Amino acid sequence: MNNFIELSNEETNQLASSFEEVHVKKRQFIVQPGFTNMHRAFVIKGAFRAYVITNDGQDHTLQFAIENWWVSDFNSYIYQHPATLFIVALEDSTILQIEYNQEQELKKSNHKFETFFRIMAEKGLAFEHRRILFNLTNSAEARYENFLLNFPNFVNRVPQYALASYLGMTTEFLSRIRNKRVKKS
Amino acid sequence: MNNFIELSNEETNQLASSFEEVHVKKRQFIVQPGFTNMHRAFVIKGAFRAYVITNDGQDHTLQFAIENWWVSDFNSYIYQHPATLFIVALEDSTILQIEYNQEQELKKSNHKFETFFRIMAEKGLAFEHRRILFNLTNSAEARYENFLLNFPNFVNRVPQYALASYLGMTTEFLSRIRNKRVKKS
DNA sequence: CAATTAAAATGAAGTACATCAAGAAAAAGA
DNA sequence: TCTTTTTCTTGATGTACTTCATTTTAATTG
Repeated sequence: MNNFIELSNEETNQLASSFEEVHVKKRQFIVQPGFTNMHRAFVIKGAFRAYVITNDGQDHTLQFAIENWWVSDFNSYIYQHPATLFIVALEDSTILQIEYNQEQELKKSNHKFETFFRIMAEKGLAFEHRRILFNLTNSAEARYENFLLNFPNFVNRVPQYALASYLGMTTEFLSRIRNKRVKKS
Repeated sequence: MNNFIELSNEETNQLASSFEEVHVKKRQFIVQPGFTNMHRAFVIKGAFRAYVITNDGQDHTLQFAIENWWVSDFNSYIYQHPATLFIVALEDSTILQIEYNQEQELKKSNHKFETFFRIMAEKGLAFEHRRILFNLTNSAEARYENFLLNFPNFVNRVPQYALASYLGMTTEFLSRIRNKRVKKS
């Protein structure tokens, strides 16, 4: 957090006491459709996947999160209405979570915290802009190559079918792309 | 702006004086690749399109903006590095624009302004999350139907090829979707 | 309003991907 | 360590969408 704003000791304590450490077992859900997402989570250990299941049973991944990433059903969280996403732990994990109302308090009480969350939202938005453009302009294979390049840490920690659904293709097709690559090299 | 925060007269004046009214002719660019996007623009009249052109000459639309929408190359603006997008006026238009440094000043000087830009970024991020999920989970035809439903005001004001490239399909394919619809009804 | 240019429509052919089905490999649980 | 479940692989087939080429329609400009 000190990358974005500089905090006094007192502020650091205030912040720390707003977050709660929670342990989550593999395959456990921290968000489910129908329930409002009451917390924003920061991953300090482990990995998560945020995804939807459509009416016809298809599974699509919106986001992965490993150490030092935030994860939530952001629409559910900021509007405080029922979630549409599942968020599940891919490994035994530990998160720091802040409750919605506490976050509002923090932001209201101190300009610095407001700034922090503003910057975080802006960076998130810029990131998603890049993602949308990349998805519009590239083939399935190029999207995979790009993911390898930009997120090498994620690749070995997320199941292939989940990565495929994040990249907008089927697990079968991603399998073929991968095997083609292996043979090439 | 008063939807998000409540401003005193003085604050309203401060805000107003930070923005500059600019008239833009149809086909005129307000952002071009290679140049840093120095302003964030709020459309008070007219329409804009933000798009990239890839190496192979293909054109992909990231965003449209009409009255009451903001538009910028957000990555270029917040990081103050060269733009990758073109932003062009689709009609003779009028915008209110704020310069990057002025925006920083506003946010620094007054917690309320910080809050305003934080909320705007959050809503933008939530919007893009919905968009990404929708694009992942729906066919070309469903994406078009959804656009009609959610953005009826845009449909008649943006060229078909631009809408097609926003929705991730070719202009020919969108043409076929539209004509199929017409015949049905 | 005539001439030019840009945008949209339409047909025919091609391709990047999905779907389905079955088996192999890997991971989880007992 | 054996069994069960989950994930990945591979082939065959199908389809949603693209590409290319041409004509029609609409918008822009002199």
